[in-house]
Amino acid sequence: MSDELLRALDQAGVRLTGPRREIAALIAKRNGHFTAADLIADASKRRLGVGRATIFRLLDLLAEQGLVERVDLPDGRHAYVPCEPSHHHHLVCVACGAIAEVEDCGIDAVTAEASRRSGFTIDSHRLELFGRCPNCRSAN
Amino acid sequence: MSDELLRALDQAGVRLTGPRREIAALIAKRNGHFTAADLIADASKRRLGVGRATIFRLLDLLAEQGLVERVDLPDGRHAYVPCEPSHHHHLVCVACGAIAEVEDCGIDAVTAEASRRSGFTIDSHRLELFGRCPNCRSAN
DNA sequence: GCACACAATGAGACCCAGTATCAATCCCCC
DNA sequence: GGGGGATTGATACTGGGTCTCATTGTGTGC
Repeated sequence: MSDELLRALDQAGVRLTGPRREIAALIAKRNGHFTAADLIADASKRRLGVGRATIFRLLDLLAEQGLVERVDLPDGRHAYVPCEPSHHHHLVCVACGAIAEVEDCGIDAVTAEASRRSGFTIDSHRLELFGRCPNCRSAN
Repeated sequence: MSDELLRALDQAGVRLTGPRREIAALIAKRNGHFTAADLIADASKRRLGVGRATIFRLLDLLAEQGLVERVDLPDGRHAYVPCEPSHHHHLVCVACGAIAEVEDCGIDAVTAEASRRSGFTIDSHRLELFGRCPNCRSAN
């Protein structure tokens, strides 16, 4: 579960402290996206005694390593999703919060076209897709 | 300059009050993106006496009318860009902040492909492209 | 196995963007 | 010109996130 996260952190030369293990476990226990506030609530509910700052710090670390990514929900809030370090994009289920990853599926052509039309060079992009996952679709 | 914004607001049945005219002028005077904080600073620098709340309220109104759009910069900050009401995406110059709009250029194919692979239905998406505008590219 | 240098921690103060409240004011329609 | 409802600004508040700093814990070299 959380082993994967921990292993990746270890390999990146990050110290594996108690609080970090606990937070990693909380993250692993969630599926789909979560907010920093979710983790903070989880932690306090279980009286883990980890501070807010520690949670934000770990999230930063994980984001740096590409193990977690920040997505901006349609309502403007921020959430994090655990994910593979390779480049990809996220599908977010607006009903239940489930996340799917999609590898590049033709976006390069889009950026190339946009670049051609505008004269900009494009360094990076952000693509987020919002909809309903198969479960929520059939449940409705 | 700001006439366009004001005209559009007027047509939407929004009252054209003094503060709104002034804020519209501030927006028109900027080119490229700006943050709410920028406008607030502008307003206070010129001692316009418009309150923070009024600025946020007008931005909401403009966003509702599609005259302005919120983009999330790569560093996580929020900015607004004045734009046409039709659906489109933004190219943001990370050097000078200039903005270009690109109409749909193949993104539908991407969302369709992502939908096919994941089983999600896709309601909406967000695409932002970051790079350098022609000016900044040659200036470097 | 131990000690040590230094990274990491948690508590709390702090900051900033954005929102809510509410009495006073201003627009627009008649 | 008058009236009613929308708008305004001051201010308090909220919530996410950062900073500080004394204390604690970790991995490394021995």
